[in-house]
Amino acid sequence: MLDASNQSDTRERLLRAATEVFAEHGFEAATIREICRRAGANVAAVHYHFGDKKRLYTAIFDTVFALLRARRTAFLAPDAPPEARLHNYISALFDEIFYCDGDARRCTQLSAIYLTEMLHPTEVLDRVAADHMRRDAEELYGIVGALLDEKADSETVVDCAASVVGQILYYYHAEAMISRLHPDRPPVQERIDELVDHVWHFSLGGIKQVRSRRQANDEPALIE
Amino acid sequence: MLDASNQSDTRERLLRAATEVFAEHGFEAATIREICRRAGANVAAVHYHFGDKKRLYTAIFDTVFALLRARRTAFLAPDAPPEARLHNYISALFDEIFYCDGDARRCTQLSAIYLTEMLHPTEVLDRVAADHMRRDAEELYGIVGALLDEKADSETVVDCAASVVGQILYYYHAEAMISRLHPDRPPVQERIDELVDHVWHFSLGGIKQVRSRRQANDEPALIE
DNA sequence: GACAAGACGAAACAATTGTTTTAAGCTTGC
DNA sequence: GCAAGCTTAAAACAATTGTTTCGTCTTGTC
Repeated sequence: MLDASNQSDTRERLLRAATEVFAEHGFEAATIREICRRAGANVAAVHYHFGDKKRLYTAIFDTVFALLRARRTAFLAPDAPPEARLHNYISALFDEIFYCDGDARRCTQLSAIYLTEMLHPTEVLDRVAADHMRRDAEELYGIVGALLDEKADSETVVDCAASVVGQILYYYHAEAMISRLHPDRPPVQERIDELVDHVWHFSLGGIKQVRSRRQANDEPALIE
Repeated sequence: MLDASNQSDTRERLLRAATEVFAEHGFEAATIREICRRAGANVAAVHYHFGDKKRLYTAIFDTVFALLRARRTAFLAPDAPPEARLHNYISALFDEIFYCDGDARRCTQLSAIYLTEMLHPTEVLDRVAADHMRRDAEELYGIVGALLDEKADSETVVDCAASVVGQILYYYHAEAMISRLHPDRPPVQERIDELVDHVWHFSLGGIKQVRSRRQANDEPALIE
């Protein structure tokens, strides 16, 4: 209203509202009118500030990627014990997806956007993969590779890394089913620390098992 | 055209086309016109045979649930070794989601529908949970409980079961990201057997680790 | 062959969507 | 005070959506 920074006031409100709505409904199901309603802006504001719906969508990633990178808990040094690095990695990923407070909320919403987009990808997902995911993957491959005593790009490493990440993403993608099968249990947000420890122990045991299987080639070791 | 079974010919084609389109786009993004185009029917046919879009959607579950139940690989007997029961369970779930051939295609598409719906649930998901998921969950809890030597409804059992299922669902929910990070690797459908074995070994090791941690209470066992 | 009932197709309906136009408001610099 | 330029608001636009109406066709029965 009064200050010169007003220049981007509605633009900023639009970005925040758009992040919310896109996170809740996905790109196609989200409507410009809903976004503008939450932003307290006119429908024409989207065209004025961003051009069209798709460019508003991509603009979100421009502004929030930097925020997400900055907030991301720094990975532990490569010379730290791989078990500790794994615990740190699992905790960081849980936080990125579920920790929902203050400014971190937009990161959580951004995570929701690309986690949703993974089911119906657009070209934006290519940027997410290249700019954001690849580095995370390399870090995890390094950790798992150290635990397996293997090269970081072997198939075994990639499969074990998938087993780790899959356990975490499950609590996001299957939340609706979990709450229906266990309506009594507290939501994920309230047991993050507990879940981090569980996934950590489970993954360490899994990796250990895979490693011993690789060494003494095939020997289920547990079956009878 | 000629025979009396024509009575439900377009109705059946509509159901098949609708399963396809809903699986690809989700409920909201799917359009009646696209469904009718693939079914070779007029847009009014949906209203005539089902009433409206939502009842067409729910009708899919009526017809395909039976098919899915029938096709589902029978679980092993409760007195079989829990390791073998776990392998069987993992293999059955992978098949349900990824095995895509002949009549099983509709099952795969139905899985795609409710896996997509888990992100934006409607009342249909309540039926999926009650009619389909609960039995699967109980089976897995029994297996994991036997491996852990715990009651089947303990929190530890549920968390370990989540770790098993999460590894499998990951290959569905994160497929778009996997193919971007590893464009060279073959698709999931071509390495199901391999993945079943990996998830099996990884899970056995994870469960073993969690069990030993539960017995000698906290003792990371692998860290330094 | 006439008729009733079920099934289908063409067209239009109302509502919603993304987008655009047009004009008004506001701030800034002179 | 006032024109210039950036920003906003109201209204309409074209396209698409789910839905409905109405007429036509086929089919089976007398």
